[in-house]
Amino acid sequence: MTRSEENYLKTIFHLGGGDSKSITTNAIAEQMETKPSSVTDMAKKLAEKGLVNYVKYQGVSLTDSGVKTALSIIRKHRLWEVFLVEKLDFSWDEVHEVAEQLEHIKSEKLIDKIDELLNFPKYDPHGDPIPTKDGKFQERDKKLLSEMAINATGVCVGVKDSSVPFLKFLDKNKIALGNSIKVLDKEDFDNSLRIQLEGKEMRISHQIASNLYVKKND
Amino acid sequence: MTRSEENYLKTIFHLGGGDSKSITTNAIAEQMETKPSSVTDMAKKLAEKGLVNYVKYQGVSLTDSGVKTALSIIRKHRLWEVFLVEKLDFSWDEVHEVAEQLEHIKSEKLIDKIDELLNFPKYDPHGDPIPTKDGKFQERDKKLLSEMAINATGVCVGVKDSSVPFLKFLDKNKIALGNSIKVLDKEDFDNSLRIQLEGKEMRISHQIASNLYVKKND
DNA sequence: ATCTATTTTTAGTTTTGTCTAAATTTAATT
DNA sequence: AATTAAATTTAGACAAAACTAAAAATAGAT
Repeated sequence: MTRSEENYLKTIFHLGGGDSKSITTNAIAEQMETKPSSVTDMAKKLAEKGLVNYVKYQGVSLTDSGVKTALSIIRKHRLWEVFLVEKLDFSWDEVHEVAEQLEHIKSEKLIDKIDELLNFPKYDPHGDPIPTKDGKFQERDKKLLSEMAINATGVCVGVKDSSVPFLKFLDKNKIALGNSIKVLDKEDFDNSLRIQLEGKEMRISHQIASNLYVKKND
Repeated sequence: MTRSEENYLKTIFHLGGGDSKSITTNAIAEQMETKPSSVTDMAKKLAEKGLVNYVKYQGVSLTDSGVKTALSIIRKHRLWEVFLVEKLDFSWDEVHEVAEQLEHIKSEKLIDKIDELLNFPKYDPHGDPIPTKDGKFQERDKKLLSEMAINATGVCVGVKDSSVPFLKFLDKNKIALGNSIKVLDKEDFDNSLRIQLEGKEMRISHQIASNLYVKKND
């Protein structure tokens, strides 16, 4: 399994190709900043190896084996992210790039020991779930803040956009995972929200609210 | 700097090419389990980049820039080895292979943080010195056990052969770095030694003694 | 149902790092 | 000094992963 093959599988999974949904070569190319013709080549190679289903002009989806491989890479990526934040004091906007490299290290023992050192975390620094060793992947029950009703309360548990600028924005405004949130009011005009964050009242734009995940209180 | 280039520089350094000594393409090829013709190709490329001095038919040596790069890779390799042993309970015979991968991760911040986490260790698990961030590389004053005089005492500080079988042999015989050693007697016939290791008397073969480094007591 | 516009694939190149086989240079021996 | 053996380089080829440009297939619109 080459690094490039691993990156393709990961990308196809992230685009939804794990649910036997067909992903177009164009979509993959765009996501990976490469050309569709390169994707076609790789699709053939991965199909040859039994990792994807590929039908000409129809796109690709992951086989069971492909899903398993993709999940193991995602598991490594997210565990390394936790490691960088928890053990080495990286900030959550710095971890992605380094984890992109670390995820390709080949040693089952290494990643299992890292998992143990971190006390088997369930979520990465951006709130994304970490697949278990045996490939179980459990999405949390969460909602975009922008979709919550007035007066509903919850806890901030993740980000949809995990780009550096967005993460830095959240830091600057002291919005962090684990914070309690209550929706006070919604502005029809620009869809901005008035919220209470850890008791403090503040106003946030629709763009922010539609990129923050909240776990609703029951 | 590609992974392959890094591996060449590291190998040339280990073969002594850091002291403006010329290393033959054959020696490099043998060490790296590749072919001399491949080494020639890479020698040209590295010379092009100013990392080695290469004269046709004469071999290669590292430039200052090449030494600096080699040391930074060796630094990473050895720090990762310490990390694996100290933080993840790897045994000293398991670390090399994984460190060969980790040494190529590109992030200055990552390795500096690992260094800090480990409290700036000076030696790796096999007793080899860890270059500092600014490229200082200090060999310890050490001697092969086989070269010590009768009645001399010291501390076991390193191994010359760091192959898995030798390291496992040492484990099995409870010989570890940090152990105190006194040479009791030398057998002329087979060059075996009687030694006192941490107070316990034992006999070891010449082959073992000529692969164990000792720091003599003053 | 036909015609475009778009998407996707094919064919042919490129780069990196490797290899084999042949040619060349150096070193060793007489 | 000539000859041979060994080491080294050159030339040509290959595989992986990418690209460009051209060809083919699909989908959308009338």
